[in-house]
Amino acid sequence: MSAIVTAEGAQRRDPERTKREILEVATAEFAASGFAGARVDRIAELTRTTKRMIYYYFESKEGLYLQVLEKAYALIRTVERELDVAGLSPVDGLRALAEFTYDHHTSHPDFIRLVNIENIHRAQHISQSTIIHDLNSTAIDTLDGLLRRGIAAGEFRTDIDALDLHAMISAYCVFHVANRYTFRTLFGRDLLEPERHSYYRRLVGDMIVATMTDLHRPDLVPPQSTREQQTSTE
Amino acid sequence: MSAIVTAEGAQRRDPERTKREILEVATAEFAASGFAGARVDRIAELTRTTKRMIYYYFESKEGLYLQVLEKAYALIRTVERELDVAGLSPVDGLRALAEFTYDHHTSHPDFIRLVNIENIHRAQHISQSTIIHDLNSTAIDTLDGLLRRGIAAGEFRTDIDALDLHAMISAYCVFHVANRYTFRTLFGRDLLEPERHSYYRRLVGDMIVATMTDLHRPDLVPPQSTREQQTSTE
DNA sequence: TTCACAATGTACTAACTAGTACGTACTGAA
DNA sequence: TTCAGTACGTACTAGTTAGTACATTGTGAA
Repeated sequence: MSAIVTAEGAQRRDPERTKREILEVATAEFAASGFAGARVDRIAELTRTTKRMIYYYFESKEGLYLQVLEKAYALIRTVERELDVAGLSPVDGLRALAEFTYDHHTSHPDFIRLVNIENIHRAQHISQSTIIHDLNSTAIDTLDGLLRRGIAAGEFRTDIDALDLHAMISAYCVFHVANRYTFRTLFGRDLLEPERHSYYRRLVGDMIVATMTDLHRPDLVPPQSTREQQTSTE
Repeated sequence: MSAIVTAEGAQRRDPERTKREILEVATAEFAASGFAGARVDRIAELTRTTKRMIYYYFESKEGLYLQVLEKAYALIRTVERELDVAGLSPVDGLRALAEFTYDHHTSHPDFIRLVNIENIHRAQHISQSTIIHDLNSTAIDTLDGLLRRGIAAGEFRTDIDALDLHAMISAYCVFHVANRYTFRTLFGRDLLEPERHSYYRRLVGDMIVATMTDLHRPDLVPPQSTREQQTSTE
């Protein structure tokens, strides 16, 4: 065992903590300023250690950014597993999943910002990542299960699949976090105002359930893509 | 009148064209790389003129970026006025507006990217702009009119206002453009694939109409915000 | 035709910023 | 107690980048 803490309580050496601290500070910095706007010196300043260590552990600014993204995605996937809809009806489960996603996204704005930043860069960094691709989404599997049950019960539309449904839910939740600032500036309404939180959360549930249970119109023709790539679990 | 074209067809002087060309190139550059990632030298290179003229007409990189934003928003507001729903029923008008917005957003990806970039910067630039705030949205007025007619006819829910409805529509449309890259990387589906366009367009219409005409559940309590700012037309 | 001024080009600079050379000290194993 | 290797700090650099000093030319009005 290493003697990390001295008599005065000051740390000597602790590589794990150093790495973790750099990642935490870097997450905030990249989320706040984007990749090009982020400053390696600023990250170093907010750490107990120096810039030298960033390059020692992460090779480059880009390497650091990639690990920030990977850690952020891994965290999200972990949280997704917390939701259990097995005991709920398809309609209630769908609502629970949508509202859970809303709570989750609104309480992790830095993650949403990082995803936005990565989209500005056309996902060039995460497409290089080996681990993010393997990190398959629990949310899709959960949605898929709910969808099958709801369709079997004759309660759901049959022409929307789990991926497009996921896009609908994400769209609503991401927008509230990501476009908060321009929306407020243009329209004078803060989409993340605490007083509105429960209202917006129920609204996304209403929206998704109303859409999926609306059986009165002719089905859409679900597109059959030739180029679509299958994910690794299928 | 100025003699702009010489015998060989080469331009001599044309301040308006110079300004316009800088703005066009700058729009693409900022949309592609963000504010910090954009390079003034690169913008100058793609222009017939030199970097000197950028500073001559726009003062600074920030000044240029602000005018890019202002011009982009002005263009959007112009396009919004093209839609006329006066002759349509509330339900049909609402669907038309949602699907129009989808077409519009998917055909102006640079604008969506600029808005995203501005949100990364917490809208700090457009909040300084004097003209963007005055540029009130036609979309909101159109939505408000449809909402009143639909509510009067007993066809619409009464607990969702024009601004929140606009947020729902925008969310869906913006997400497809803005999050295209990470979505494709993570799930293998391209949200802007041409074969899927008509499907996704009708889906946003279905979603909005289904949500607004779903009268079977108890109303939400519309939040009464004390801090909300009124826009200038009210 | 003249002239004041707007428009433009060239060449430069100060400051910043990612990244590194080099040296030291801590640590655990033998 | 020694020692090899990991962890760390200081001080530096090469290249980039926003911004400018200065000179020049085109242009429309008088």
